[in-house]
Amino acid sequence: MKDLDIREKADLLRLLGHPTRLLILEELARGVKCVTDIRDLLDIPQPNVSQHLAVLRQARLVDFYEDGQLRCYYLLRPALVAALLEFLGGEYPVVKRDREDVRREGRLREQERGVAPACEA
Amino acid sequence: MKDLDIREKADLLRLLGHPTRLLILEELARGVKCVTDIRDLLDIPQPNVSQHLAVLRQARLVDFYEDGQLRCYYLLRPALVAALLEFLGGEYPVVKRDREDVRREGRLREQERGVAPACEA
DNA sequence: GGATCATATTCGAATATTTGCATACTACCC
DNA sequence: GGGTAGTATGCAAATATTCGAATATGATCC
Repeated sequence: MKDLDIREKADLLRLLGHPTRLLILEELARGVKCVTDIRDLLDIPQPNVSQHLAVLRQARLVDFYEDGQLRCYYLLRPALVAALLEFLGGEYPVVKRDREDVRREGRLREQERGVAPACEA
Repeated sequence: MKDLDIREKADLLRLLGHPTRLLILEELARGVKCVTDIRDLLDIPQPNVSQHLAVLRQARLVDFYEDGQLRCYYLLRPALVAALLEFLGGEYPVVKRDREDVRREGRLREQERGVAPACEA
């Protein structure tokens, strides 16, 4: 079961990992847009837009309602996209470590919680 | 410049979007591990582990120090992985909408900020 | 009916990714 | 030196993804 869960998460990340789809989601985060709007904003062929929207739809990230002959797309889970954009906008400092760092922390953890230090020969 | 930025973000998400790599990151979030540890935990061939670690290394997500003949891998940007796992663990409710919802919100926005409602014929 | 607009789908070619396998490398022990 | 443990790399096959082109659908207008 955990494996299935992991696969779902990986699938989500992989499908989010496409520049065009990210841009579409960013645009939809600004407001509802129809296919032609997106085509004009991103300047890519309409079938390509439809293809990416189909992927996002299958993943239940977007949906649409019809307004005349227009299909107005919107974020089906806006909080998900908001969290994604926040994640992508974050700053994540690099923390280099060596054997001594980990040994010290290992001792600390050991004292606190009785956990053995990792990766000892 | 913004396009480059988007491509980098997409690359990051795509490379995170692989079940094995996600599992490796989850394990490393629990503590430092060497290649053999990971091989045993995930039960996959060692060259495969090394390949995924190489991908994660190139993305500057992990690094290692040497301890004798072991290479002890750790998260190079632990806050990034923590944010990722939090994002993946979140609950994101579905919000269905129709033309009337958006029309109402459009009017609200229009009054507040003078913005025209989206997706009108 | 024919033309046009908005959108979706299908298909094929190009490309990228993933994996398994074989092998190479290095450090250590005897 | 030879053997072994830990790790990395190169390569080929299988698989998946992406894009463009062509085509299809359905609504609207003349």
